[in-house]
Amino acid sequence: MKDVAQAAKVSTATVSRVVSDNGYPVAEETRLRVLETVRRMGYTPNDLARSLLKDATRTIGIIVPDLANPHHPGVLRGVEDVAVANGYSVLFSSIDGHPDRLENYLNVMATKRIDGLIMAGGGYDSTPPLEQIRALRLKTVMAGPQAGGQLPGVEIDNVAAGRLAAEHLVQLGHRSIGVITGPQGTAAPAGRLAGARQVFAEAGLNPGEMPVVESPFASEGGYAGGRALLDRDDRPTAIIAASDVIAVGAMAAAHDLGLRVPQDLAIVGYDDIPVSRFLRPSLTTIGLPSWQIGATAMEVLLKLLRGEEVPDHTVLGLELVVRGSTVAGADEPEAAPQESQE
Amino acid sequence: MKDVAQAAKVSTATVSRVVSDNGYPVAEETRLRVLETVRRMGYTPNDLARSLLKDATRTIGIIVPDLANPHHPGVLRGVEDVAVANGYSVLFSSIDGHPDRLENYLNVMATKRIDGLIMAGGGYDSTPPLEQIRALRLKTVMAGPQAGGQLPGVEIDNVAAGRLAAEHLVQLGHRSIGVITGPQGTAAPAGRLAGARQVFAEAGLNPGEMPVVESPFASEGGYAGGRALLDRDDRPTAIIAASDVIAVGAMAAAHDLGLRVPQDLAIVGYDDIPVSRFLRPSLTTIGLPSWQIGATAMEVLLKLLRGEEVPDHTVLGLELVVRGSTVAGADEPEAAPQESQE
DNA sequence: TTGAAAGCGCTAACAG
DNA sequence: CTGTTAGCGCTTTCAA
Repeated sequence: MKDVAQAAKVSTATVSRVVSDNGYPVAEETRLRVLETVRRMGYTPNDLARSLLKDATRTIGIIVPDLANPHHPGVLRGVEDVAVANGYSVLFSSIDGHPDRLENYLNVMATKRIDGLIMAGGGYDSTPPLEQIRALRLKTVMAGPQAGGQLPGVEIDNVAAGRLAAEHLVQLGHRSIGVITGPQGTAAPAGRLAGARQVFAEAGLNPGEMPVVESPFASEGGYAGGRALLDRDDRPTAIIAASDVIAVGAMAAAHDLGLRVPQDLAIVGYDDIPVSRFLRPSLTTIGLPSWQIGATAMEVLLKLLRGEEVPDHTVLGLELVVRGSTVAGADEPEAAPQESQE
Repeated sequence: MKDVAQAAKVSTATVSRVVSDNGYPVAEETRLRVLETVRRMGYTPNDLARSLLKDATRTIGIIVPDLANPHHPGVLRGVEDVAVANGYSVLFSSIDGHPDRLENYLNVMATKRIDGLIMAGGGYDSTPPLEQIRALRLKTVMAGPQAGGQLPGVEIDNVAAGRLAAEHLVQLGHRSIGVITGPQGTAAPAGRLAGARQVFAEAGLNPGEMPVVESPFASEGGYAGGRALLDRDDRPTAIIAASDVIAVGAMAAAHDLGLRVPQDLAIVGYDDIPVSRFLRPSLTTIGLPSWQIGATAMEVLLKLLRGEEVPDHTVLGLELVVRGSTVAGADEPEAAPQESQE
C-alpha cells in the first residue's frame, strides 16, 4: 500500500479511502489515479490488517459432524449462500469420526477471530463444548437439535417428525413397526423415537413392544439393522429408519430376504435425499429442509452479530412425502416423474 | 496480552514466548505463572496479529463446484483431514450454480491472505479464473481435471475410466451402448466419452452410432436421459452414466418402462457413492477415490507452500466395481454384504 | 480534499 | 532468562 501511495503520489490514507470506498470524499481525479495505480501494480488489500484494527473478520465458522450424511452438505450450502450474500466468508471444519478434534477446532476458530459460529447437526449437547464456547465467548447458533437448549437454535420439531412417520404407518394399518434409530447420543433420532411412541400408545399399541435397533448414519448400519429386525420371530410389517441412507440399507436387507416392499414390508426414511425419489420402489420419507435450516441459522447469527434480539428456537416445518415404499402403485410406469420438483 | 503481561508481572514478550511455545527458554516458574494468568483471564491469542507479522495465515482456501454431487464432499473431507493434520484451517466456498461468484471468491480469498488454494472438481478451464489466479499470485492445486493443465493437478485418468466401463460392457457382449454424459464443458465426462469411443472402435463398433445424451449431475437428468435413450427405435442394451446419481435416475427410467436390469438393460455409473452398493440391483460403477484426491491435492499444496518441487500431474488409480446392474446374480440373497468395505 | 501519525495485537531482533 | 522496541498493513482521528 505504501508503494501504491508513493507511485500515485498520495498518502496511504488516501489510498485507503479510495480502496475501501467508504463514502469519504476524495477528488475524482485523485481517485482515478489511485485506482489506476492499484491495477497497474496488482495490489490486493490485506484484510488481516483491517480485521486487526476493526476487531472483526467478516468470517464465520461452521462445524459439521459428518459430510457423508447428505443432510449436512445441504445445511452447509444454506449457511454459505446467506453468508456470501452478506459479505461473510466461511471457515469450515468437519468432525467426521474425530470427536476429539472439536476442542481444537473451537480454539483455532477463536484464535482466528471468527465473528460467529454455526454448529451444524446439533447433538453436541455434552457440556464440554458448550462450556468452551462460553469461555471463548463465541457467538454461536446451533443448526440442529440440542438437548440443553442453551444456545439459539434452528431446528425441526423432531417429536412431530416421529409422529408423522408413525401416523402414516398406523393409518395404513400397520400394528407391528420396527425402528432403526441413529447412534446413541444423537438428539434428533431420540426425539423422533419419542414421537413415534406417542403415536403407538394413542393407537392402543404397546410402545414397549416395538423393536428398536441402533445404527450409524450409513447404509451398512441400515442393512444390519434391517436384518436384525426382519430375522425376528415377530417380524414387523413396517420399519422407520432414522435417515434415507439407512433406509436404503434396510430396503436391501428386505430384498435379500425375498420380502417385497411395500407389500411385505413398508419403509419410511428421513431427509428426502435427492436419490430417494428415484429408487424403485421410491422411498417414502420425511423431508428435512436442510438448506433452509442452514440459511435460517445464518440469518439468526447475522442478527446476533448486529446485536439484535434473536429467538431461542426457530422451528421449521416438515413434510411427509409418500412414495412407493409404503404405498403400492406409487411408481406406476409413467407416473414417477409427475411428482415434480425443481 | 498486555493485560496478561501486567497481571503476571512480566513483559508482553515473555507472554508471547510462553503462549507460542516455541522452544525459547523461559524459566519454569515464570512460565507457570503466565499460563495460570492466561487461564484465569480467559485470554485467547489473536492470530490475526501473528499472521500479519509472519505473512502467513495457516489457512488454505477450497472452492467446490457443487456439493450436491457426493464426490465433492469426499474431496473436501480429504483436503480437510490432511489440512488439520498439518495445522491448517480451511476457508470454504461453493459455486453451486453461481459461476459468477468465482471471481469474487478468489478476490476475497486473496484479500484474506490464504496461504494456498485448492480448486475441487476442476473444469474451470476457462481462461478468466486462471488469469485471475495468476494475477493474485495464489498458489493453487487443482483437485480434478483441467483442460489446459497449467496448474499442478491431482486427478484420475478419465480416458482410462471411460475405457474401463466400455470394456466391461463389451466383454459382456453388448454391441449397442448408450452414454449419458455430464453437462457440456465438464472435462471429466469428456475424457471418459473419448475413452469409451476408443473401445467401441477397437471392438469393431462404430463409435459414431452410439447414442449420447447430456445430463446435469442429478437423478432428474438421468431419468430424462434414460428415457431419451430407451425410447429410441434402436434401444441400446447398456448405458454408461456419467455418475452414480445419474445412473440411479436411468435405472428408474428403465424400471418404469418395464425393463429388467441387468437382463434387458445393463447400467454402469461413476463414483461408487455409498448407497450404490445397497441399491437393488446394486450398481456397477467405477469408484473415484474422492477422499484420496482431496488428500493428495492438499499434500501437493503443502509441498508447494514449502517451496518444494511438485509434479505437474498426479494420477490416481481406478477400480471397476462389478455389481448387479450389469451381471445377474450379483445380489443373490445372503450374498450382498460379502463385498465388505469399511 | 489531503496528509501525518497513532495504534490494532503480536513477534523478533537486540540488549541486558 | 527477561525486557525494550520496532514494525507487520491498515484505518482513523486531527490538523492543515
